[in-house]
Order: sequence, then structure tokens, then C-alpha cells
Amino acid sequence: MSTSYNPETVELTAQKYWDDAASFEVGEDADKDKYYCLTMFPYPSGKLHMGHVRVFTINDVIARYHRLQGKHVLQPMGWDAFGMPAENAAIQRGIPPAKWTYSNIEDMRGQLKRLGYAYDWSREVTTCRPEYYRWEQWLFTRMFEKGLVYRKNSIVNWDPVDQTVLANEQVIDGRGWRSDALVERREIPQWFMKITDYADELLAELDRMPGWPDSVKTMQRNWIGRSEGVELSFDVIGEDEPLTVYTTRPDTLMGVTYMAVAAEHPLAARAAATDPDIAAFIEECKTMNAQEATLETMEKKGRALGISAVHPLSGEEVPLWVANFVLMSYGTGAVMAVPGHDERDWEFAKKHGLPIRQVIAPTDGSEIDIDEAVYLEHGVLVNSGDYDGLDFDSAFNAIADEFERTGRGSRKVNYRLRDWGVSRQRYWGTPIPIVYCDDCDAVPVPADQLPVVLPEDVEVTGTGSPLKDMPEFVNTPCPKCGKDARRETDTFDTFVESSWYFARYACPDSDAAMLDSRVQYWTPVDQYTGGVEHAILHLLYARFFQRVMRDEGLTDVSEPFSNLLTQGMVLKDGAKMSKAKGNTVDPQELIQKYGADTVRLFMMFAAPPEQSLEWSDDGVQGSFRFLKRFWSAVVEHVAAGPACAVDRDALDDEQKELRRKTHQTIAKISDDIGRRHSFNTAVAASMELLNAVNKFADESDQGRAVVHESLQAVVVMLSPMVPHICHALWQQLGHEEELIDQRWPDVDEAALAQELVEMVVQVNGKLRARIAVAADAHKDVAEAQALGNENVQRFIAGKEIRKIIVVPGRLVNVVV
RNA sequence: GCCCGGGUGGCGGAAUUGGUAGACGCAGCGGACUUAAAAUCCGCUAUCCGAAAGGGUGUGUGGGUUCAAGUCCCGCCCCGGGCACCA
Repeated sequence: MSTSYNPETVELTAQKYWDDAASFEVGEDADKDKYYCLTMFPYPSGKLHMGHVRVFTINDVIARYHRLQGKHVLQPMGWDAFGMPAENAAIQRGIPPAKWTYSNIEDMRGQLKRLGYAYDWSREVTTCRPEYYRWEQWLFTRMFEKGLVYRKNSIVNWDPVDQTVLANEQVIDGRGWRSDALVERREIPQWFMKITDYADELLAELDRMPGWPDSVKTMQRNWIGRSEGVELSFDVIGEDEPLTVYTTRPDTLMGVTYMAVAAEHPLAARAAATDPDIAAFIEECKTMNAQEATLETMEKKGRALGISAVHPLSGEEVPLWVANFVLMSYGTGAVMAVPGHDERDWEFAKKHGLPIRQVIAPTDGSEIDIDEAVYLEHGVLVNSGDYDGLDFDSAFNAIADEFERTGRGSRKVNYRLRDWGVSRQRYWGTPIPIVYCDDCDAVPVPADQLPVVLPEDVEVTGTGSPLKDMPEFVNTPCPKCGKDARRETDTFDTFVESSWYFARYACPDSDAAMLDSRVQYWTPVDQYTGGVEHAILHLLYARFFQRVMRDEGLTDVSEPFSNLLTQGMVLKDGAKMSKAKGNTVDPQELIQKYGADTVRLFMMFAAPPEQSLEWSDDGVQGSFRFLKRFWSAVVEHVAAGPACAVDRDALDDEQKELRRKTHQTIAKISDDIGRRHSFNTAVAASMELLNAVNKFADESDQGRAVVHESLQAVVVMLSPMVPHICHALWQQLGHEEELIDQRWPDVDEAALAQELVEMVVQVNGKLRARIAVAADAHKDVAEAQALGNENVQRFIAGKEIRKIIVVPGRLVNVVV
């Protein structure tokens, strides 16, 4: 073998070996301890970007590490192949979405292979294939039978020029991205999945998921947003139907000075019929962006409707308003307003000159001015008649009891979480398996008629819907009565595909059922890795789907992912890499220049996985330099002839010291990778050990033996990150058996023992000296040695020692 | 606006349970090798004062707790992610 490091030769050789030996294809072996290591599968956008390289490398390191720990590891890969970019490419370049997608998959698979990831390619899953999506169509029809899906009207962004529905990101400043037309809010019937049926379970289980980051669990808790409140009704003067509202603050009920309804509310519509100003306001609300971020930050506007409700406790009349921040689709489409104790109500009242009434006072008896500032805390009731003096809990219960007694309201648990709207008015997605019949209404497609195949040979123009224009797709007999009927032309949200692919990897070829018994062996996923941007939606939908599959009897598992690692983005010049900013770095070019191992190493070394990673071309150079040094250290050591075994009793002090460093490093890297996922410090520790080996110039038998032990350990421990070079160096070190089948090195506790340890001495918390103390020395000995130190004496001379703190093996702090 | 993160040398980052701030690497500076350059190797490198020994300052910002705070608590500023049709 040549003495200089040639990454291309080394990497292609290793990859060919793994390929020929099918090293990473795994079956279900009941005697082995399985480890399912998964990364969020990519959208096949055309080319791998650095973000992909980062997350895939992180996951590959974890997978290869666990294999060296003796686990039976499954690491699959596949494609989240439906989605908008394929349609955009079709519009711009006239290539059918299917053709574009399949060709991207080919390219990206090649790139992944060149990076040397330990994937079981025999399990590859592609979501735009009928053999995949037929099973989610099937599950949808099962959910239909169980009443877990339903149809209701909901709002979409309608582009009146292109006659099409736009995604939020396609609406720029209220206008369509292609047509520049003013986008309208339009209500259309859409399919929903009842994720709220599982809200309690999804929430409760978070407390029993130690393998997930607290930040993600908190985000999901807040997203589900369980609240306990009271639903109560207000009579409306001149109306038969009372107005129902939900509040979590019934204690502030006596502070209600007005109420607000949504623009689409029937009461508002009735008022608009006679009042052109209200009609114009409602019209204005139609062009309003419905995104939560916009709703919360926009100017709060409203109009008085000229009608009043009756306060259920005081009998007082409170005016009714229509307001742009109340949405018909959330809750009852109406809210009670307590300007004294709600931020938004306070601002609205100030703006429109509505009365503000204080009904809560601070518990400590201090005075507040409700005209100056809103008071949001829980406190003691005032100006509330019989309820005066009660605290939050007593008032809540007293008022809730009163409403339940009179039948005008009841306690209610509410969730911020809304049901999952899965309908998309797009071509490139899974057809929703429903047929509309004039007699039988919406009929699910029977299992034996699935899949409903998406026609792949289409022309996408960006105007209208391709499926609607295909009579051969749309026209079909009703599965129930046989009469002429029409297929649903909407497709699923692509989050549906990504909500169960992790289970399908266990049995990708199962053609008799969605999942088969192999799923019992592999799931749950032991380690799941992906971007934080998926912390809520994808991960919550996947947790929901897992339970739906469980309740369908397909699996016993409730939680799909035991451990979760959320990785940060790859930045360049402080910003996310994007074509628009022109700050992208092509992994392909770097691999050609330095090899896959250098790219992988830099990714692992430059930042801890959870943080964003700042790209640096110079840093890549440094990683390449390190691999060259690593290569020559091993090659030169081997060239000097064979090394004998370490004889622990025959080592001199320096040999002992290198050996201590070796075993300290083994302990550190094991912890860094296995427990902390701190790959950057694991790499740094390897560099330190290699630096120590390079400085160690002892050609004696035991000297070479100790070096041999170090190098061997580094080769094994770096192999999860840089598998190709380690594969070659392991052979250089004279091994016949393959590195991927080795075991992680063990720590020799005896080698860690130290006679002297360094302790620092502080005076009043400031570092004044370092002393060497026997490792097993008593506190008093360390204390005496510290006080005897010359520099310490300078700072304590003539002062009274008030206290001495000794932290064994670490420091002595003298307080004067 | 709300929820979740983050802020440490010229740069990426380290400091794991409140106990030596700046490991490791990059860049820079000095040196060796070379006809020269590249590559490689060796040394220095938070900052200020000092010849040195040593000392002062220092982890976005203002307070607080503690013998001891990058780490814990309270307020503020800035940056990033998510907010239900980007994936």
C-alpha cells in the first residue's frame, strides 16, 4: 500500500467491500439485541445539500457506534417523494413531476452511497410509489369507518387568476407568487383527521419520554395546549339562540364589558345586511391572512354591531362587536372580552373607548390602576358582588357551579390543538380514496379497489388542477350503488406519508398488509435524528399515526421514537445556506477534492449536533490535514515492524502516562458518543491522543507496544465518523477480520490510576497557585500544602483566615 | 405577538453535577526544511500592565444568590427555529 493518503482509492475500496459483503443488510434475528437508528428521510430535491450531509452523518456515527457495541443495527433510507417542488419544476421546465422526482432520487442515492453511509438499501422506501401510498389510503378508509376522519369547511388561499389554491409560502404580501393577484380567503370542504381524540394521550405520554429533549416536549405540550375552563352562554337581545363562549378565566366574568364575534359569524352577517360599513369591514376581513403570526401582530380592528348580549350574572347589557382577530374556525367563533384582565381586550377597549372594569386585585393588597395597565395575574375578586374576596380557584368553582346549576354553562377541557386538515388541492400527492355519489354521498374506496393510482403522465401548468381535467381519473362508478360517481381530486398533505414510513422500513415489501410481524421486532425506533424545525408538526403527526396503527391492531407500540436528537442547521456567513442567498456549498465538489471522510469529519468536529454549524472552507482543510497525519502515524508505526503486547508491569513512567492518556480517551469518547452525542469533543479527544502519540519517541518494545494500543483504539473509535480511512488502517495494523465487526475498546481502570494530582489554590475565589498533591491525600494535607505555598502566603499574610474549602482532587479556596 | 433555543478570543467551538474560562481546530506570527513555492514539521498566540515573577480585566447587558457563577435566579438587548398548505 502506498504511504501517502489517497482518499478516493481508500474510500472506493471500502465501499466496494461493504457493498459486496452486503455488510449493512440486516434480517430479524431474535437472539440479537436490535438497534433501530433512523434519520428523517429527505425530500428528493435534486442534489444533496450540506444540511443532509450533517444529519445523515450524525445518524451514521450513532449507528456504527452501536454496531461496535455489539448491537444488531438497522439504518434504512428512503424518499419523502411527494410535494410542491416537483410541481414547481414541472411548471417551470415542463417535466412531469414523477419523472423529475425519480431522476432526482437516482442522483441523490448515488451521492449518499459515495458518502459511505451504513444503510440497508434493500429496505428503501419511496412514498410516491403506489405500493407505498396504497396503505395510507387503506388506513384512511379504516379511519373513515371508525369515524376518525370527517369533512368540514375550512379556509384556503385562493388565487383568482391562476384558479388555484396557494400554500402559505406562495402568498407574498397578500398576493399570489406567480399571478400577483390579491389572494382571497375561500372556504371549501376538506378532510380532517381527529388528532384531538388523542390529545390527552399525546400530552400525558410526554411525561414518560426521557429520551426526548425537554425543549421539544415543552413545545409539544404548549402546542396541544390543554386548558380547563368554562363554556357559558349569553342571551342576545332579539335573538333566539344564545351566544356561547369559552373562557379559562371565569373569575373575571364580572369584568366583561363587550363581546366579539368573527367576521363569518351569522350575527355579523345579519348586521351587515342593513349596515354597509359593517358589510365593508367583513369584506375587508376576507383578504386577511389567516396565519397565526399575522393574526397576533396585525392591527386589531372591529365594528360595533349595534346589538347587545345580556350579562348572565349582572343582567347588564354588553355591546356586541365584530372583530378581525376572532376566527370562526376556532372554538365557537365568539369571545367574551374582559379588558381589565386580558392584554388584547385591553388594547381593543382603549382604542374603541370601551369601558375597562377592574374585577381582580393583587393578593398582597397593593393598589393598581386598570386604566394605566392591564392586570393579568390571578388575584382576589373585587367588584364582583357575591364573589368578592374569593381567590382564583374558589371563584372558578363557584361560578362554574352556578352555571352548571342553572344549565347555562359547564366546565370544559379545551385544547389549542386542532384537527389535522389533510386535504390538499394539488396534483403531486396521494389521491384521497373517496368517491362522491349523488345518492350515497362520500364513499371510501373498498380495500380490494386500492390503490387509487395517481396518473403519472400529466402536464402541469400551474393553472387549475390536472386531476380535475382527467375524466378517466374522475369518472368512476360508486362503490356502493354502482351509479356514475366522481372521485375526490384532492390529495393528502405530505405529512401523511412521513407519519408512518418509519414503521414501513421494517417490512417494505409487505404486499398483503400495511405492516407485518417484522414491525414487532424493529419498532420503536431507538434513535431518531432530524431538524428542530420538525419539533412539532411532523413529530406530533407521527405520534398520532403510530397510535392509529396501534388501535388498528398493526403494532403494540404507542410511541414511535424512543430517543430523539434534533440537529441544527448548516450556515454560511451566519445565514442558512440557500440558492437565493448564493451561499451554498456543494458536498459533491468537496468530496472530489478531499474525500467523504474529510467532509464527514468536519461536520462532526465543527459544532455539537444540536447547534447550528458555521461552514468554513479552512476548517475542512484542517480536517483533511488531521486525516493525513492520522494516516502517516499508523503507516509509519507499521513500517517500523511488528509490535509486541503491552506488559503492564514492565512500563516506565512515560509509557504509563501515554497508556493512561489512551484509556482516559477511551472512557471520554465512549461517553461523548454513547451518552452525550458530543461528537465534536470526541474528535478533539482523538486529536489530543494522536498528538501525544506523535510526540512520544520511544522505540523500545514496550514503547512501541503502548503506541500500538493507542493507535488501534483511535482507529476503532474514529471509525464511526471516518469509516473508510479506518477500514484501511485497520488492515494496515495487520487484522484479517473486518473493522465493522470489531468491538469497542474497553477501559483498563488500572491504567487510569495516578499518584499525584494537580490542585488549584484560590484566595477569596481568585486563582493564586497550583500544587501537586498525592491522589489519596487527606483534606488536611492538601490544605497544609496550599497554605504553605509562597504565592498564597503573599495574599493571606497578616489576614485572618475565615474559612477554607477543599474540593478533593480539584481545589482549595482560602477565604480571608 | 406567542412558544422553544442561542449569545464565550480574530473565527468554529471546549469547560459533562456551581469548583483552573478559552481544550481541540482554524486563522495569524516566528522558526526549520526547500534554489523557490506548495506540502510538512517545531514554537507562540484572550486582553491590558510588566524584562520576568506576577498582577488587573474578561463569557451579550444590568442586578442578585454563593466561599466560588459561562453554569443558578430576576430584568433587558440581539440572533435563530416553529406558529397548523415549505419540507
